[in-house]
Amino acid sequence: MVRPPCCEKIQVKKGPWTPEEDIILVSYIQQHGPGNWRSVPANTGLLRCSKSCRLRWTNYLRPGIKRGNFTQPEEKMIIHLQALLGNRWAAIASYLPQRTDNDIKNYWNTHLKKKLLTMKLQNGIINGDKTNMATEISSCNNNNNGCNHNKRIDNKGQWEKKLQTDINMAKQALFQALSFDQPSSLIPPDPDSPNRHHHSTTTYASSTDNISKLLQNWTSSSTSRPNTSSVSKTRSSSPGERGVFDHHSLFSSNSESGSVDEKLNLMSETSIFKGDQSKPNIDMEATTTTTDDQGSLSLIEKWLFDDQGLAQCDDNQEDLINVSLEG
DNA sequence: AATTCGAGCAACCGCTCGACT
DNA sequence: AAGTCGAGCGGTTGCTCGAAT
Repeated sequence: MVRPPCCEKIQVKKGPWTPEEDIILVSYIQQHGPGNWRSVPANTGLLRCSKSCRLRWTNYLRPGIKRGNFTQPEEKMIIHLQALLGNRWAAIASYLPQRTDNDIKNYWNTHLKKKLLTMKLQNGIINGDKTNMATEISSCNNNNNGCNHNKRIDNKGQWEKKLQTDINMAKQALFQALSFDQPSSLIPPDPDSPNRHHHSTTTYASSTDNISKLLQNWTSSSTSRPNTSSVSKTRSSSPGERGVFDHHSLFSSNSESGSVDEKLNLMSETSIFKGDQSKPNIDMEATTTTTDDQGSLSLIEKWLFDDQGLAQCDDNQEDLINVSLEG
């Protein structure tokens, strides 16, 4: 049976979102909380499908998203996790709460894959290990998680058992993993990293700034929009609302007293969106992930424990590369 | 100055999963 | 148990923009 497309609306809009659409979406989520995406287009009048709304929110509008250059710890974390979990970007993203799965996926595809391949090639040349290079390249170009994935499935029972006995250790591992990311702000972005546009942060900031301006105009000029500002500053009292956040104040004063990112991060720490389905609380994650994720925790734990000295040691970077490209 | 090329990213598409009836 | 529906995920596409020619 062929499933009908999710968007049966005849005139569903596609392509980039406009600031106006963003405002409408943000405003709606302010009042109703994320979720129930099916009802979003219907209730907001947006000519977008529910998927598109959800994607826009989770990848772009959701507070707490960190954009811009990936730090070295983040990079290593991604490489580790990719080697462990394969291309399960959502699972990987759950360990990097400020990054979206889409961002990580893009970063992997555009930067890390290439970087790892280059380094691996260099290693191959240095080691005279040219015979395996072709297969390594092809395995890298192919979906390199195939073996891992199958293995994962085969060992699912083991994973589950292990997790059940190791849940506390897994939590600890997650804590470690997050601690691993703590000093990220102190570590400058990789100067070799292309980041050609240099716009990830700035573009987003300017984009949100635009939204901010629009929101300002919109909220100040439109008193007919009930509760937008007041709702945004008060805790939800209606049972249907998961909560609200002060998006207006969040975006409206980013010029002098702090970056949007800082504010977003602050919001992410304090807001109800901590419980957003798309970005589960890490502690919750440790106890509620799927069995596959759970199974990976012990390994991650081990790996991260092993990794204590790895971050400082260039030699170990080779191991990292090898692990990432094997598989 | 105009054109081509390639990198990066936002968004779409199709599939799977889980909840519900 | 089977079917339906909504949500989420991963792969892929296509647009934008800077670099190279």
